[in-house]
Amino acid sequence: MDAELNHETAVTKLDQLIPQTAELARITAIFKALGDPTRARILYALAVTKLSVGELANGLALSQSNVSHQLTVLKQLNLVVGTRNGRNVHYQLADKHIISIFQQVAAHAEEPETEQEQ
Amino acid sequence: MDAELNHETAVTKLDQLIPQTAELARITAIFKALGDPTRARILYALAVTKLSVGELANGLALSQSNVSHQLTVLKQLNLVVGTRNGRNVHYQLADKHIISIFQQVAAHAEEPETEQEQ
DNA sequence: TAAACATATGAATGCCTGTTCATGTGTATT
DNA sequence: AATACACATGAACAGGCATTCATATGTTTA
Repeated sequence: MDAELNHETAVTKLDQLIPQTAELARITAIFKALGDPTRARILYALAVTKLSVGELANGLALSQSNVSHQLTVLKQLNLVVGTRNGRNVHYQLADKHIISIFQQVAAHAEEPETEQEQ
Repeated sequence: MDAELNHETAVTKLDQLIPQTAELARITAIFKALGDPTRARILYALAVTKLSVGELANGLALSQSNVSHQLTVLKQLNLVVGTRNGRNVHYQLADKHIISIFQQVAAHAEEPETEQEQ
């Protein structure tokens, strides 16, 4: 993306060419959240339709407590949003392009039968 | 992406509408790998230029052993590729759009000062 | 207000994982 | 062949984390 940098100068200033601790922490926190199968399933489910905690627990065969805990994590990272409707709380994806992130990673996840890059 | 599904039918068949265990495991494994700051830094560095293990360890202030271990993880997920040049092994990103995945997630990571979705 | 329902929260536990230390394997140099 | 250099690998330890269990908070209905 940036102008080409010759190898030598790049090597000596590597640490300055990549995100600093704070930003890196925010980015990796999101990846870490998506790296858990339970949370990933929850997000996939919410990509289908808006769902309550109970519907998630029921539909994904998870304990209510577990779902609630994971939703707390996803909420803190602004990946999902919950709104109360009576006794229920309906959760939805905070942002649609969370799905596209999954799609991109899913592309990588495909078993690369015989693949080569030059 | 799919045709709209009414809420009720979606809820009852939730588990069939999301990736199965095997594919899910592959996807989350990648996210988990990107969820570690050390591995993320390595990938960011390799996005700048091709680097040897020593250059990575030196430039990122990490132990040689640590770098090597993390590269093993990234290698197994086909995120990086290493090729031997004499005593050195030069690593590079296996695929360029790893960067774009980071960029998308980085967008989410931005501190949302005052943001609202309808 | 009491009871039932839905969700959230806290503590506890067992597993997973990142890092280090020590050492092994591979390659070049003398 | 011996030494030095670059990288890989295995064991071990510590901290983190996902899940469960128990219980609290919030909301509706009778």
